[in-house]
Amino acid sequence: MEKLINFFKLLSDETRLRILVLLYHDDFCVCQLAGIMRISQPNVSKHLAGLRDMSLVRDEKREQYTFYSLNIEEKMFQDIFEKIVANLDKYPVLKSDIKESEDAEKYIELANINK
Amino acid sequence: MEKLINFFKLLSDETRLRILVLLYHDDFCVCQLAGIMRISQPNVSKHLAGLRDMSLVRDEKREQYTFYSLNIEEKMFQDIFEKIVANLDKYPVLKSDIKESEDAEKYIELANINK
DNA sequence: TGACTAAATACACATATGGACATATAGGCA
DNA sequence: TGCCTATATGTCCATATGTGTATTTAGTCA
Repeated sequence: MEKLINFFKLLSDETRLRILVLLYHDDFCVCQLAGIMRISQPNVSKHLAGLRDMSLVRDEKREQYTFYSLNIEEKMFQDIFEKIVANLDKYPVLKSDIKESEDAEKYIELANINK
Repeated sequence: MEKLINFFKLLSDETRLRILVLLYHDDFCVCQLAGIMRISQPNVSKHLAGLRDMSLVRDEKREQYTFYSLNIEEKMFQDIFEKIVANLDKYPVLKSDIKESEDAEKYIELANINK
């Protein structure tokens, strides 16, 4: 029961919802998420920690970046999340995040420098 | 977006989740819910107000009691709630509430007196 | 009218939450 | 070794949240 409650707690914050929807479309590292959403790196980091604790995302180190990907373990949570992404059109914020994420490379500092 | 967030906020409290699941099985008045769940009447009342504000329940006066019933207007919210009740077996608290509610008559004060 | 009951509201308080800012940690590279 | 960079963590603060107790409101009935 506590797990279910915590799951909904995680969904009931706009920042976390935005992160989850972004990760549904692609993997991103912390600095990319911060850049896309225009919020501070510690803020992203903290929310990711919460999501990781509940096994909704997983992290993987690639080169010097920690990439996060969606990895919802519980079947029921998957099903519920599906319902959300099936209705993306209703939520302009989420849609514009996705749009912004198409050019996510630019939020990787090194990529920037190399240009 | 705010509505979606608020919906999850409502679901992310054990008391409200219990109320919703009870109302999924039957209509109850405030004092019945308080009796079944063994929590205070004002507490129930406040949570019901929140659920009513988000159009998840509706109230109807019958005799001297205000009966609440589940009435989820938004399709997407219905779908998500369905996923929860489809998994009731996982949550003993919810199941025992339902069990307790089978004898809900006794929590109506007048019914008590008449016996 | 006055008494009683169901439900809503008000107030107080302890706790949780999100975010800003500063700092720590850890890995790569000179 | 020491510097950089990416990420995590800690502290602080303002605000939100849940609950208990007391009180108010509204309807019913004598």
